[in-house]
Amino acid sequence: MGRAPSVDDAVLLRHLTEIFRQSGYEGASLTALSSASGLHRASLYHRFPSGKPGMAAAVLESVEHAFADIVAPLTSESDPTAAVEEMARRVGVFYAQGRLACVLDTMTLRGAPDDIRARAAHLATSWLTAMADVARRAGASEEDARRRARAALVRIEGSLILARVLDDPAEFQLALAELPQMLIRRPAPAG
Amino acid sequence: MGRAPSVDDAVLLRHLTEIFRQSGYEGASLTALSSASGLHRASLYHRFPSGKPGMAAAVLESVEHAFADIVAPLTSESDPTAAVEEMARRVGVFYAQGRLACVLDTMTLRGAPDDIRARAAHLATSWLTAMADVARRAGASEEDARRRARAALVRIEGSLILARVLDDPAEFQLALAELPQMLIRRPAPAG
DNA sequence: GTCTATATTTGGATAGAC
DNA sequence: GTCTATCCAAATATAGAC
Repeated sequence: MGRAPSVDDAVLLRHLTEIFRQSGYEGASLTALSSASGLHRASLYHRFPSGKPGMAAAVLESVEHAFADIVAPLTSESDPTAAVEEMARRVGVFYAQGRLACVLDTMTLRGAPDDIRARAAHLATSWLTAMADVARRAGASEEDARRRARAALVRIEGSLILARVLDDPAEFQLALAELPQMLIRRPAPAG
Repeated sequence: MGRAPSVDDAVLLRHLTEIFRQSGYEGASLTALSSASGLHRASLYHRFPSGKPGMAAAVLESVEHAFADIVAPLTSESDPTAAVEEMARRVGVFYAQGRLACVLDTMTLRGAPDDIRARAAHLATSWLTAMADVARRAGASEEDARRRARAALVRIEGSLILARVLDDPAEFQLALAELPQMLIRRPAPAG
């Protein structure tokens, strides 16, 4: 067996993800990916023989894994409200409380390869399904559950943009705080 | 006086805007800007001596004008609900019913010049103020009006991302349809 | 004002030494 | 597995003819 990698696969992916999610596919230059990861460009090509498209695909795959963990509480936690609260907490960590952009946003701009766009669409659909499932489990109808899930994703993505544009994560934090009531039917007002 | 421009300033800006909003600042190559506008690269430098940064600045300035028109009904139309409905209609046109991205999103990614980001922040703030004004005029408190305006912008931006990622403008169209009730207090339920 | 031609830099990618 | 060196294409930008 050959020499051990100087940078762990998982760590490398984290660094590459950081660049792709902030700059988009076209904006992520090999130079930026190189300096963020600490590997020279040629070394990146050794780890990803298919080049930048391969790096982007690996990044999206790692983000898929990250999201599997983010939505895991939705099925493992029996109380729907507690489940959504835990998901919201993990979403906050993933987006650095609103300081990092979403790959669904930045990696679907013009210039991104089709397979990247397809992966992004699949990722969004999976997330929507997971959120709709917990809403249905909490008593929402099929149609209402899907509507709530879409509203939640719209709000997360939109609040991330506001956070970036206004350089203020407040709207994103508010979105996270209100995720439970967006997905789970509020109890009927007393009186 | 010299030769007349082969492409009108306003038309030129429209073409440049199309590229920047779809590809972002870094992704908008001179070649793409050239072929979209019908002018060769050197001609673009004649019209914009400061190059790509100047083009991007001019694009954002033209978008500012476009938004001045989009929000105009909020002050010119006396009925708040009708005002928001007309704004929603114009927003739909500007975003081609959800098929075009928002410059607030794409032109604020890493790589964009600081003055572009500053202009984007100013544009977002102006829009928020205009929407909050109409909400307040319809009876909302200062705090509630601002909250509603932010929710409306979050929803527009988020639904545009969903439209792009899922390749389905439905969520954006729904957002537009519900803008009036998001900004204007719903009448108390009868009974 | 627009064009062709060109300079210069950056980006993506490969070869081969260690 | 990582590095230096290099190649080629694309991107930004300029010069000068028309």
